Amino acid sequence: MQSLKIYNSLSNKKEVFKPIKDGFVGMYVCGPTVYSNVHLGNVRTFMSFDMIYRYLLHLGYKVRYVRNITDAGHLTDDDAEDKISTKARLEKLEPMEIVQKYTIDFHNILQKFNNLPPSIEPTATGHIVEQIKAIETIIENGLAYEVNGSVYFDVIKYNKTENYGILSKRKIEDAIENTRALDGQSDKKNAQDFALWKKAGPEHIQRWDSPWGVGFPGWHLECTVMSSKYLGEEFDIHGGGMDLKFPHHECEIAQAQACNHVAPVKYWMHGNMLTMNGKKMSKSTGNNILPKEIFTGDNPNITKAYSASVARFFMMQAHYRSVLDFSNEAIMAAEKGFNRLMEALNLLNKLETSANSSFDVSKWKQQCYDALNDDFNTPILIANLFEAVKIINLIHDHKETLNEQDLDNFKQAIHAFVFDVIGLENTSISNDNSDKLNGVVEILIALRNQAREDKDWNLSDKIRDELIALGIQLEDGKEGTTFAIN
RNA sequence: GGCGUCAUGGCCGAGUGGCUAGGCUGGGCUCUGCAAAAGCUCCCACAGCGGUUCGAAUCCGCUUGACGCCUCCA
Repeated sequence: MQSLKIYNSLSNKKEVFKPIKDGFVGMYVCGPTVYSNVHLGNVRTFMSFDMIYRYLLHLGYKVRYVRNITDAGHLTDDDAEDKISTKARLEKLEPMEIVQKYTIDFHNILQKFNNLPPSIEPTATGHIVEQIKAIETIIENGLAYEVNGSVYFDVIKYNKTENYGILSKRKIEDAIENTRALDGQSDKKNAQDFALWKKAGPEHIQRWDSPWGVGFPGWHLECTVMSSKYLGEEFDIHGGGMDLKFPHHECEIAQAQACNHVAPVKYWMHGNMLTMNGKKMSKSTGNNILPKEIFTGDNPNITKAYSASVARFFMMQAHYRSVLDFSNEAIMAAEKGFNRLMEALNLLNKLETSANSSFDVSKWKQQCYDALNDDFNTPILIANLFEAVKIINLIHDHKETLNEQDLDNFKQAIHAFVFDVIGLENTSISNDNSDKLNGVVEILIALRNQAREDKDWNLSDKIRDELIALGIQLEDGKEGTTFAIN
């Protein structure tokens, strides 16, 4: 088996990946809060972890991939209404209608981007009982306190024996010194404390009974509870966006330690942000682009529509831990590269074999694995794929050769990397189109070829130009004319 | 203000103490009736200033700039 290295946010180092249980991987990724449509930035994170999931599967691991849906509203600030309630009021819907609507949107969009579904997709509201139980345990362990029907985690006390800041590399002392002057309405003992349970005011729509009265759970708790329920108190990989590192993931560690007295996660992984105009995409600031706008081209930041696969390819050209800036120019360049890759893949199926091989497939293949094994370096993998594109074209021109066994190996590897691991879909070219359309175009090609033989350039150019206007590109090659549909 | 990350050729975007990333664009060539498409090929960059080193874009320091987190956020 290949030796995989993963960058662990806990140590800030690349570490050799060794699962807790041989051959099995438990992976938890923080899912979305479903109060609005997912934007492209959200999609990037889930796509990154989809690639990671796919590669682990490709390596032969049995992976349990858990990704939650946050369907309980959380506070925007200390005494305001939560986001799901706000949205419910605005759209005149039940909170659970909001949740349902945007959960479906989330699933649809991720499916369009060819993301595999997780093994388990638990919801926060489906685990209220477990959350209450966890709070009771934390109180029993002396690390939480109740005030006025709300329960808070005692960060200062926790930090005396444990390290609050172990993940984000913050020092709690700094945090205390730099606390902004708050309004003073909070029930918390310290500003650093965070809510495990929050009392629900009369206007609060989502509410549950608890030992502390009617309320709702704190945001960080659901992930602690659901990850340990489905993956155990200690599991291999926990992922999420960089912006969740603090406070969310830091709090998860603290809660898990307070409940189970163990560090919950062996490898913490954080995907970086997708920016637009140099700034983070964000639901709250409005600096974002929706997937459906990518598909239709209906957004001021782009000049045309792009397919989901092109967007996926665009993102896979950057490393998941790097900031990636979205622009029309960048995705347009990606589209051209993507099309070239797909053209070569189509050509791959038509290659002829030779007695000998002039190209070392095994070496090339290992280079691809080396890239992925180095913390899932998809940009390097893609660079290698373009090396393969070149080889494919040269074989087609009889300037390189592969024997039958090597060609099989080559095909298999390319398909595995392109489709299984990176998760692209071949949306291009004529094989997808109906026989009838193919037949019609073949007739036109034959007519044009006759016109060309007759040197009737007016007619032959007219056929060519009118087809291109429809998005059908005729390609004159040595072995006759073929066509591609854009 | 605190903590952290990053600064690469026209654009996007990898990487390494000494040997070509890759994509897009642009130049050249092949193919073509002309084109287009496609293919081949060329274009050697690493913010600034110091330092370590035989050698640094890659390590260290400072400066400048950008971004992220510190408040819901993927």
